[in-house]
Amino acid sequence: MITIKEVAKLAGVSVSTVSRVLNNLPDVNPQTREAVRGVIAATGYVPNATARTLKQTSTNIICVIVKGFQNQFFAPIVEGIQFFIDKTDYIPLIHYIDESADEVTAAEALVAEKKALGVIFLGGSPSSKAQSIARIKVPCVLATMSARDLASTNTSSVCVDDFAAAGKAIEHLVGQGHRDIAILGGRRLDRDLVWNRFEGARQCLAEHDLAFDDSRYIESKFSFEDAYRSIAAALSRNNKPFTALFAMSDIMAIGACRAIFDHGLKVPDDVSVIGFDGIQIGRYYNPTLTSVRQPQDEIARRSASLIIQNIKGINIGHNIVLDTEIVIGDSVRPCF
Amino acid sequence: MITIKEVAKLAGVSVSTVSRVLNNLPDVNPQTREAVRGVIAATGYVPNATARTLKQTSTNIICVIVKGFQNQFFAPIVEGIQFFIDKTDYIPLIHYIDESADEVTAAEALVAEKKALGVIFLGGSPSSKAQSIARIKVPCVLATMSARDLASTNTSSVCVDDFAAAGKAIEHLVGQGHRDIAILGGRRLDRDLVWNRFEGARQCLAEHDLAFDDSRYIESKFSFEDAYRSIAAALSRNNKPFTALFAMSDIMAIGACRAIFDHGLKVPDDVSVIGFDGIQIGRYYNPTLTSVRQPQDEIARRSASLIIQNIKGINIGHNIVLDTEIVIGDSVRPCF
DNA sequence: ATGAAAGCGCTAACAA
DNA sequence: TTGTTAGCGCTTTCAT
Repeated sequence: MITIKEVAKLAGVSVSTVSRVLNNLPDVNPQTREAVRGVIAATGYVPNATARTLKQTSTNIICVIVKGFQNQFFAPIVEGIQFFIDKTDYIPLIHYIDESADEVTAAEALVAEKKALGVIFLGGSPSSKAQSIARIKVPCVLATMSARDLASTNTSSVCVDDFAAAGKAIEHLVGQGHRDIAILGGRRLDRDLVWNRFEGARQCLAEHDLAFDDSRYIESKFSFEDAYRSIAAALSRNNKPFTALFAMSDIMAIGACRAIFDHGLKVPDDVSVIGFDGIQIGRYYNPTLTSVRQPQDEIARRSASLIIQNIKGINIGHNIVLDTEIVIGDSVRPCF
Repeated sequence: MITIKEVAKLAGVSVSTVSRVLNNLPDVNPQTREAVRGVIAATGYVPNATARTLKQTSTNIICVIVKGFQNQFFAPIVEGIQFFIDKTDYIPLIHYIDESADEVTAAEALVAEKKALGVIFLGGSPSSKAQSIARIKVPCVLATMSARDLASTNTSSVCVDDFAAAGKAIEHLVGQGHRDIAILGGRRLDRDLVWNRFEGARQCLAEHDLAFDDSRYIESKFSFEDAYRSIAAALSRNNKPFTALFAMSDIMAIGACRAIFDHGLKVPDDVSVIGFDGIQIGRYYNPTLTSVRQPQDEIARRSASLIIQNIKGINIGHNIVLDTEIVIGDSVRPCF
């Protein structure tokens, strides 16, 4: 491996001069600079980032911690965050971790080692971070989760109002005449997005004088196969227990649709389905999926800009709430 | 930040003793070991991986370079590779890069800095690596691409026979009576998987005395929207130019289906569609997608085991070719 | 404008 | 069994 030492020797200068050229510092004679650049080009020398990080007291790195490799909702947001950070002087460092790993511990290590200036979190629940996130000594932004209920003073967030968004979904179904509405979601833990979406849906139903019978809550993980199994089980218990279904993610909605088809029913003719997230596949599904869209691009843009502001000491602790909108597909039809 | 020095001081030993405890080396007095462990636990000390890497002359790291953040076909393979490597003494280091970035350069940097012992590549084309991959001085495995045509001596591969697999797809369509078959694929570059799949399809058609008219080759990128646009354009030029379509990926197949629906036609009633890859969404799509399945789990398992063998000096240059199988869905129907 | 030299936190001979 | 010490490749004062 070729090092800065050898470059220095070949260029007939000292390592510090090479370092100056490498880091575009002033106070280098233009001719010396060119000579060093020539050697670098000729040798194909690339500075060792590990050594550099070890020595450096500060960097321009912003960490992005993504929980889960296969999340179709996060993927465009991650790309967007990278895109927006790339346009600044900061450097995004994207780190994927296992669904079961602890994101705060991962962030802590990255901040210590890479001297990151800030961290953006995607995935996991805010409540799971409640205690631990205070351990991180740089600003944090929770993307797609609210930091409002966190005591931590270094944490901001960019998310939608899950409560209101779920209300919109129910409003849409009720507006089409549906009264027998089931909900497909995850485990209802307090302060969780599942909890908020559930409460938003329940209270919206209540406002329409529709009491929600808890037997209509169908629990499943956020995956195709789990949603499929849960809906298949629900249908086999009771052939057609509802005219409409609100699924807490598009992935779940699609799993549910398949279960409905396999049960010999049709979407939307027999059962209307509304999803959540507004991921790309929904526009290509058959029928096209009606969904509550979260503005992925804006979440990315605002998360990137908020963490940079926080790093500069501005807007720390800000909780940005973005609007959702219903994407109209063919998976919901009137029921009168 | 707490360092090994402070731990040593607190434990009343030297840094080397702490280092020994950290690395579970023998030759440490059990009592000393416990004392050091106590200090580590009490202080919450975590060794700095950057410093460790800088110093270490060798590691157990295997790099996995994935091109593209949103690839639904790669995602389960990446997870699988991580899973299999995790069961060994080696450590997977997964690194996602941009579609437009150069994977070999990224690998080179990682090998130099992290002292990785081997690299697994997902994505990009073998031809683009042909010259450059020789720069990497550790064993490489191309997952889902063949290294057969590469001159490089340090490169193995795990993939399917694209030529034969495409033949299977066509065979399936022809077996159902289709004779007017279009192909939806990428740009046909030599030695590329697109080229192989195209040639496999063309020659299979020829064996059935069906000449392939090149106007039936519909070119598009491997994305929903591009496939949609290409098929929509093809249909609007000529209402129903084919009875069956072979798409070179399931993503493309789904984009194509949506275009067919939006044109007022049905799948499979008006047009049969067969995809490639066998990704999860295909089983939940409507209609369920018939596809040539690549065995993702086996690709992952064999890639992991092959790179480890190569690191040990075994089976270097091996090119493993796995079988594909047709997954029968509802997107193809007989045409007689 | 340039160089010498002191580390960043850690590992690994080598000594003791 | 433990400690001392010399770096890994780089940045960054401090001199010159």
